[in-house]
Parts: sequence; C-alpha cells; structure tokens
Amino acid sequence: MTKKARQADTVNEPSEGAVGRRVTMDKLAELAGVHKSTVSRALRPGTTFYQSPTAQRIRAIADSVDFQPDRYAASLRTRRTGTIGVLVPRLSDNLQAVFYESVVRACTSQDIVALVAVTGDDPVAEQHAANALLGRRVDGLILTSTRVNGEYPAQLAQRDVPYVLALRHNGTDHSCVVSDDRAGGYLVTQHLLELGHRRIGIIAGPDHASTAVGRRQGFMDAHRDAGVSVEPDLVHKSMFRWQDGYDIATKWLSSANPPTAIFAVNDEMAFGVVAAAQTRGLDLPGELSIVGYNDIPSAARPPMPLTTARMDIGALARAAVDSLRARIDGEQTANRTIPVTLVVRKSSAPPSFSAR
Amino acid sequence: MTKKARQADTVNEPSEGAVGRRVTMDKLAELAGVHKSTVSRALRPGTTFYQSPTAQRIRAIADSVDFQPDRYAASLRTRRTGTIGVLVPRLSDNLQAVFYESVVRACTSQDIVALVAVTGDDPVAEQHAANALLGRRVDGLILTSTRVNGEYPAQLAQRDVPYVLALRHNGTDHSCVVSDDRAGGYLVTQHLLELGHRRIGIIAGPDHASTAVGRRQGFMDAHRDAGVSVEPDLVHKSMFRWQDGYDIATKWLSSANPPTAIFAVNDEMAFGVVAAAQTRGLDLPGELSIVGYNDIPSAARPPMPLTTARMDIGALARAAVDSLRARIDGEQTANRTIPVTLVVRKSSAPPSFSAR
DNA sequence: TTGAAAGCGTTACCAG
DNA sequence: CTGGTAACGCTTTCAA
Repeated sequence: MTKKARQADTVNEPSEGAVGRRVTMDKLAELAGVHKSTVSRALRPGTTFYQSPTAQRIRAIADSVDFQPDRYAASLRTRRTGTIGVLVPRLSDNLQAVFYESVVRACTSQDIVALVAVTGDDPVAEQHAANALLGRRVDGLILTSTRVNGEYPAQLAQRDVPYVLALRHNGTDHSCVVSDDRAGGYLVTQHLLELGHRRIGIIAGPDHASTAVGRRQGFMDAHRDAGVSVEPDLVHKSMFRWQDGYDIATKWLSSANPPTAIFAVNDEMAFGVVAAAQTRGLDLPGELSIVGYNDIPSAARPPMPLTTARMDIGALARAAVDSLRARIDGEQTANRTIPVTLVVRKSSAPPSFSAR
Repeated sequence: MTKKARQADTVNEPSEGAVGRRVTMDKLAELAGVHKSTVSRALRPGTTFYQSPTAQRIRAIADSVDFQPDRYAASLRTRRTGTIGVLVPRLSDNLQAVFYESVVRACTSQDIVALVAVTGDDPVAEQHAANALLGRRVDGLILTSTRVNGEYPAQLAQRDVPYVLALRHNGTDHSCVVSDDRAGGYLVTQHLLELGHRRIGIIAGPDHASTAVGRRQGFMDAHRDAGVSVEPDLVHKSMFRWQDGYDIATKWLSSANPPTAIFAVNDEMAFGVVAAAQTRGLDLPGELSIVGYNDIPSAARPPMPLTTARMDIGALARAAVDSLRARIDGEQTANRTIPVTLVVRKSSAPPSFSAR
C-alpha cells in the first residue's frame, strides 16, 4: 500500500481520484443522531423545516466538519447538474474572453459552473461541441456563435434544451440577450455627421452576424435622418478581424476620393484602420476620423485613444445567465437589450479642410 | 402536464432539466439481449472482451440509438469525474485566454472537460475558487496564478489533490510546465547586445512571478557573458500591465540619459513602451529599440511589428494537461520546459548615432 | 464470457 | 416532523 493511499483506510480502496472530502450525509446523520434524509432536508433552503432548530443544528455540524454534498450523486437523482455550457468562437478575441469571464463570475455567485466549448466559427464543430456539452448533461446552453441564423437553435428547442442567444440574435427567437446594436451604430454615425463628415466609410462585418447588421442599420438610419446619402462604395462587408480593417482602409485610403471618416463595427478592425492610416503617414484624427465599437480595454490607450461605442458586457453576461436560469426553470423569457453609449476620445474630430 | 414534459412519459416525472438523451444501459441491454453489466464492459476499451464480436455488436447498437452514458452515474462509482479545474487570474489577458483555450482543446480531444475559475490575482479568491472546484469533484487542478510561491500548493499536495503549475513554477515543486524563461530572456538580450546596444532597460515584472524572474536572470546572464555591465537604474520591477510599460518608459525617456533599447518582459508592456515612445514623437526603431515577450497575436501587426520571444502556448497547454493526467493516474512527473525562440521584427535595430 | 447483485451518495416518496 | 426505503444509472466484484 502506497503512502499516498494510506489515509483512505477502507479495504476496498477507491482506485484513485478520490480528491479531498470524505464526509457523507450518512456520517453526518450519525453525528447529528438523525436520519440521512433529515440531513438532506436540513440542507435545502425553501422549506419551513429549514428554519427549525433541528435543521440549524444539523447545518452547524455540517459546517464544523466542512461537509460538501456530492453533487454527482445529487444530480443522479435530480437530473440537474448545476452546470451550463457556453459556446464561443474563440477566446483569443478579447470581447468574447471578457464575456465568458463575466459569465463565469455570474455563475460562480450562483453556485453554478460554466463549461466552455470553443467552436472556431465552424458550424460543424459547434454542433459537435454542443453535443459533447449536452452529453455532459449541462442544464442549458448560452450560444454566442456567429451563425445562429441556421437551424441549430430550432433543433435545440425541439429537444427541449434550454438555451439563450447572447451577443447575437435572429429574427425568430425570443431568448436573445444583445446590446442595442442599431442604436449604437446610430450614435456613432450621428457623432461623425455632427462633426461635419459627409463621406463616411463603414467596415460592416459579416451579414450572418446580427450585431453587424444592426450596427449597419443604425449607420443607414442616421444618414437618412440627416439627409445625407450613403456612398455604396463606402459600405464594405468583412469579417471581424484586425486584418479586415487594415486591408479595407488601405484600399480606401489609396483611392482617388477617400472617406474622411471610417466606422469599423468593432475595435479590432478600428485598430486595423489606425494602423493602415499610420502606415500611410496620415495625421490622425485630422486627416481621418476613426470610430470603433465595443470599447475593449486597449481602446482607451494612447497614443490614439479610440472613439467607440460601449456596452456593459458584464451586465449582458449576467442577463444571459439569469435568462437561461429562468428558462431552465421552465419559465418563458423575453428578449433583453442592453443599452449602448458613445465614448468620444481622440480618434474622431472634424474633417480638416484639405481632406474635405 | 405541460406540453414540454410530454415526451418523458414516466409517471414519476423528473422535475426538469432532463435534457435530451434518454437511453440507459438497461434499455441498451434489453435491445442487445444481454445484461447491462455486459454492456458496460463492451463499452470500455482495454479489455480483451472489447474486441469480441459480441462487444462490437453491442457498440453498433449503442451507436445506432445514439447512446451516451451518464457520466454522473459513472462518476458516482468510479470516483473520477473526467473534469479538471484551471485557475487563471483573468481571461482579458490574451496570453491567459489563449492558454485556457488551448487547455480546453487539449481536453476536448481526450474527452475531459476543463472548468475555469477566475481568480483576479487575489490569493483569497484563488483558494476559494480552488475549493469550489474541488467541491465539484474535479480530478485535478492546473494553476497559473501568479502567487504560487505561497503555501497553497503544499496544502493541495497534503490533501492528495493532483495538480500542475503552468506558466509558473516555484523552486520546490516537481510538477511545473513552463517555457524556458531564462533562455528567452537571454536570447532577447543577446540580440540587443549584438545590435550594438549598451544601455538596455528592462521592465522586469514582479518578483513573485517566476517567469519574470527567469527572464530577468537571462537578461543578467547575457550581459555578464558579453562583458557589459547592467545599469541598476535600468532594471525596473513592475506588474505585467500595459500601463506599467507606458509609465516606466515615459520616465526613462524623459531622463537625462535614456536607454537605447527596452526589453519588456511581456508584449502588453512592450506596447505600452511603444505608445510612450510614439507619444514623445520618437522615431522607432531608430531612436529606441523595443522587445517584448510572448508573441501574442497582435505583436506582428503594423505599423510597428514587435520583436519578441515566442513559445508554443498550445504545446505548453498540452504538456500541462498530459502531466496532470499522469498525476491523476498516480504517476510521478518531472518538470517540463518548453523551448523559446526569438522572433525578430521591426521594433529592434542598431542604435542610431545620435542616441548612442 | 456472462449474469446477478451490491453498492456509490444523494433525493423523494410514503408511512408513522 | 421524521425515519425508512426505493430509486437514479452506472461499475465492479463474485459466481456460474
């Protein structure tokens, strides 16, 4: 018998992995001189019994021996695991990392755990990951993947799997938690128009991302309301990557009649635009105003603090978790929208005379 | 009875949360005309029985009905959960996000799940998080938190909790997976010395982070080997944040005799240095060479692609998972070191004459 | 090789 | 209010 195994002195020694805790409800019941079922009741809030002296005494004993119930055993009975799954395309993207971190925090305080699956934007991988998570018996799913427009959510609904769409939505679903992208796009564009810009380019993201579509809609609406027409050449679809911002900005800036301002629908791409402009030696923001979206941590940094739209990602994550919890409990939930504010920094200014 | 619950047609209806799958081994056994224990055996590789026609037939049936065993029930018997816990300070840091993502990928392929806890560098929160994870019965822990020098790992060892230290190590432990920080620091410094720099500043990170200490050691060793003395004023401790790089660089650059090159022990801080230099209107890399560490995705981007040291974070994550798995299986493991390479980009160059 | 039976640590039902 | 008991779905000894 190894030294390591010594402290587990049952004959039928559990092979390995029996980490830490040893106290069971049975032992606790013995200690308290009651039946284990009584212990079980004493530990679950909500009943009137929970308040009784007996129950309090039992809990005191439980605390004193640092009792931790075995959730696996409990889950076997209750069919609930106290876990949720979160599907994200990638964690190398700051916004998604922060979102997931916020979800984890929100969950921790409610004693639930959030399992993540990284899908890399691949619909097949996404499905696979979701199934793996479901195989792990998560109680529900938070989906942030880009291509939620597909049939996948419908499948989930059909299987009675509770889920919410976060940072994304599609037209049909009533379980979305998003920021007000249209309003955000509107705010940004209005800001630029008020500064005097009349040729504003938008690096608009992909059509399959509802966030991008909403921001573009806001861009269009702001132009319409201001009576300014949008130049079709200055509306450019893209992915969400830095490189897209860099490439598209480079193209525009080397054209005969470049825009005086560029709205990139996320900060990453806006940084790409900044880099493209700097590479060409442009004076910022005089010769080119640049606005992003999301207000990621690096957006505020010198030498070119970025004007951008901000949402409270923590609030969004909490709303998503709350919404999912409600759905797991069988309640209906409505869509939720988180407000967006404009953060004006150094990267936007009136167009210079020469650039006009 | 709600429409939702309809498909579960047992009288004793499980309250909620019974997501998806319904097939149990018992049902499967019925289908195959064998006993459930036989099914159980047919499903676990490694035995000779696993190869037998009977076993293959059973697995075929299992596949056809999309059988997924209930790991919670299994765990109740085996005392193993197939989960590990990962403690990270924050996911908003790209390196840590990518590390965790890599751990998740490594785990997924081995059918284990990685639960993350975000500690925010707070030792108390860390302990709390670890206990929560342990309460969830994770089989082991990967620790990347900064302050592993404390007594916490020893406590874990005492409780027979398998763990590995990743991205960090302390002197005493034999379960570390790290990159070769001293070698990396040496490479960077040697590169700068060979370019002709003689006044090199180092923004050295905190003393409680072994990575930082290793890199600084490499810095010192390279100087010693080159016969160049280190100016004490140009060795500056810090945290790991962008702001630290910015502040310290700003201080140095406004001094009477600024360094001609700065080595920041991570890329974030190196970007802070870049920003500080740009804010002061310095010509880069002519007037100041800057080198970082980690080669995060944004390091390669224009307009100032960063010279930096690169390690294979994916390999490191895989090594950490492998090492932990081995420890969970009761094996001893030695420390593992991942090699580091130098990536020379635009931000380092010989010192200009005027700066010398 | 296979079947039977005994748990793993909970929860939930049913009596008292 | 409490105790007994039967699951939950799986693994694992022990016999056959």
